[in-house]
Amino acid sequence: MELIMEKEKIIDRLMNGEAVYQQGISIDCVIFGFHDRMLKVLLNKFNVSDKWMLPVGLIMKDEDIDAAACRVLKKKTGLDSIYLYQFHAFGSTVRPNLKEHRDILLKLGLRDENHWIAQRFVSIGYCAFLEYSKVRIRTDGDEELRWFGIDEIPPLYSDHNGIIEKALSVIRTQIRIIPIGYKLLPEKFPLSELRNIYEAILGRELDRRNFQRKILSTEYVRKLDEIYRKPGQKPAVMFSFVREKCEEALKKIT
Amino acid sequence: MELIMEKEKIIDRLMNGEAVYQQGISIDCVIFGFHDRMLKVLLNKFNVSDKWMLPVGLIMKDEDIDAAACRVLKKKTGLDSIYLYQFHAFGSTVRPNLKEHRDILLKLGLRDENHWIAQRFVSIGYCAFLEYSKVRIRTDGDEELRWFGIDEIPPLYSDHNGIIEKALSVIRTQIRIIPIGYKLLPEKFPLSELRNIYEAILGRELDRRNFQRKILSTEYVRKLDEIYRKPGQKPAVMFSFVREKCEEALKKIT
DNA sequence: CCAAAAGTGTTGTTTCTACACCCATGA
DNA sequence: TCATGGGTGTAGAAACAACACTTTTGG
Repeated sequence: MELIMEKEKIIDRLMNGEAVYQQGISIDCVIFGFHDRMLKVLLNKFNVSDKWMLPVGLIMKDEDIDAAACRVLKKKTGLDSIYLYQFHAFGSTVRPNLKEHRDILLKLGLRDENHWIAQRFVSIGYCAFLEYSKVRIRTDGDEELRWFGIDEIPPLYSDHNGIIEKALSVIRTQIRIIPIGYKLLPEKFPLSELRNIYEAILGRELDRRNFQRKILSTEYVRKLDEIYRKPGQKPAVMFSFVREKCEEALKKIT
Repeated sequence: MELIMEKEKIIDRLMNGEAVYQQGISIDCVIFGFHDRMLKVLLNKFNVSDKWMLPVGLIMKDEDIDAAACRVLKKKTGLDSIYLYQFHAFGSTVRPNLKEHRDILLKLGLRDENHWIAQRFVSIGYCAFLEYSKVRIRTDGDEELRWFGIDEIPPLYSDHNGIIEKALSVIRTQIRIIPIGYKLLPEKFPLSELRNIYEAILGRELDRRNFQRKILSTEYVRKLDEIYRKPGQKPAVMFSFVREKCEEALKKIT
């Protein structure tokens, strides 16, 4: 929950965090990207842990939780996203996997089991959609960030696997309402890419023609004049999202 | 957020709560009932406040948040409900309306602005559906509980009006997926009652015949042999929910 | 010439919506 | 007898699913 900070600052913040951060609550971000025909999730690993985890963050005492989620996102990816969506709060008492958690703290030299950071946390799950190519992966010494295909996610810290599952399940139920894919793709894209995203989220193939008809019947996507070329394939026309319509739709669900 | 307890215990719990309760988080319950053709919400008022509010509760340090929501529900209504659904977390920093909040604490004699209970809270919104007639309204001296029609809700404490709006909006998007009305109606009911619930939630009238066709095409409701009689009307057949199907559906969304 | 993926249209099925007439009851 | 609401069925519109053949390209 709390291993968000660069290690040089970790100890310091842990010691002073009680005054700065809302206690007992964290933000867990499920950050989606799309690359190479695969829907991917950005995961985080600290050297002090042997497990990957979702990028997480704390909430400052005077900070809105949505703003905190934005801040975490920005910190991890360098990007802002208006497509940041709170999907569930997790608060099982077994969830923080306290032993696992405390082991990490021990490695950091924190032996106080009553330390605020060693207590149970409630976490609030956000999902975000980002353009893969714009994310600059940062790999300084003590922390690693890496994209994982949603079918290739290893066992994660605490209940983070379940949190990703829940995010996907919420997105699946919303896929008919909101412009999924907006913010996940570059400005211009061939429709097959968008279809691939839908297929990845729904976990099944979609009919090319029916998909196109349906997407164009919404006002979220429009056809461009440009042509997309890929070796060994017939050139395809490009499409782009209609920003105003998409953002309007996103506002409604926030 | 915190005025959940009977007054005789309030001060005591406020003083000792730091050890018992998860700090900075509360549960807000939007409890729906149906009576007299109206969808209603159960609201709470403490004598120390002049505003109505949602029933709220705190989370104990070793308690799951879902369990905490159950506990609040049970305490306020005497009922358990499996139809208790977490719909959103609220964490704007302006939301607790700190001044309003502190005024109440002042009336209780708490002048310490740094007291844990006087800080910003994040609250987790749950909605519950209960059978109106089974709820025993409790009105001991210091607290009042009353049903309000969803069109007759007064300005509430903090952002509680917005929380109710959000609950309704989430339910509206789910109304096609889950068996709304289950747990809101008695064992046996004429279909018009269920239709009234849908109409109240959606805010528009529904065609009687189309509604019946659609409901019966799900497996959530079945026709009974019994007859419902109401003065001045043609007798109607009764229906009942198919418990297994409903609970199965509810599990999926939890 | 082959593999890969794009372009294009139709048809049957299902689902949704709108709508009208008669009936049983208690006042 | 009247007002209230229940019982019942159909027809047109819209949305959805299934489906095949041809084209362009690079290797």
